[in-house]
Amino acid sequence: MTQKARRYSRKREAIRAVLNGAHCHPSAEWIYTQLKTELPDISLATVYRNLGEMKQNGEIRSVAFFDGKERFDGDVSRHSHFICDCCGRIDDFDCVKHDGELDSLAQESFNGRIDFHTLVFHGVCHDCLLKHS
Amino acid sequence: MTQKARRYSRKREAIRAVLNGAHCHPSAEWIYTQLKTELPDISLATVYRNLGEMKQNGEIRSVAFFDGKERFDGDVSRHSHFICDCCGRIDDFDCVKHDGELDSLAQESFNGRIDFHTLVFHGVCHDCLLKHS
DNA sequence: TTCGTTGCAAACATTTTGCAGTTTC
DNA sequence: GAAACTGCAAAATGTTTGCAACGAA
Repeated sequence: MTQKARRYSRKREAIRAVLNGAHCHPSAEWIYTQLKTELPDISLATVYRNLGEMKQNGEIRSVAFFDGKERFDGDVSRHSHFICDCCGRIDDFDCVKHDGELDSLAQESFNGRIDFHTLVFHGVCHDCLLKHS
Repeated sequence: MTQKARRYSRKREAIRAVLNGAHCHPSAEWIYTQLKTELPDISLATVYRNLGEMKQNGEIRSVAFFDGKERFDGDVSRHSHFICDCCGRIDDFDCVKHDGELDSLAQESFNGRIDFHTLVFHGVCHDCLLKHS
């Protein structure tokens, strides 16, 4: 059960950079497409492998699934999201002050371990409301 | 864009019954397996089709994805969940009193439309903690 | 009789994996 | 040199769809 040593990898850092630079909470394929220009030899498998690993390590987080595609967030700090069930856009969405205490509050009455939580608001974004009215 | 009339369907009601009776927040395949004994001629496609439709109608809700499988909840009333990232069990988990006001609170400062939210706590359940310690 | 519903099998799409070659340390 | 990392292509898996038969109103 010893975890393997971690080595530097240019590809991994590029993936991380794209994810952190994006504010759209992208899918694996979106990241892959972005990287393809600067790193033409990158493979989609590498993106998947690294995202999976980083997620496991808690360095990134899975925000939601839309259209069967997993969407990621490089920002692991405490914040909520809004997802438009119409077009699939995902935005940071902070409206809750007490969000921060939730985990410790939940932990009090629970005999398992709470690691984190996700709070996702669903609805229809302004743009889609205009388009479909 | 007229929506189609809904007819009674024994299969649909059976799916609904299994989902409502289950407290494990099952996947499509789990429901299918349960039904297979009482309705040997049911097809997995039917389960998927009906779940998709019911979800669209807001009669049921998608709680989370685990192992690539979507997990459903027949209880649409306001409540949170805990998911064990180790074994995938999903439980109802209510610890938050102000949960109810969240949507209207979120709506105030937002020019889109908020329909509902999902609050999911992630961690490791008691059983898994014992097994892996 | 109309048209929603279904089973079946085929089609799809995303994600994972085996392997041989490459890179990091 | 050992072991992590990668590209490629193939495989695996969950989900969707076309179609002809079936069932409800």
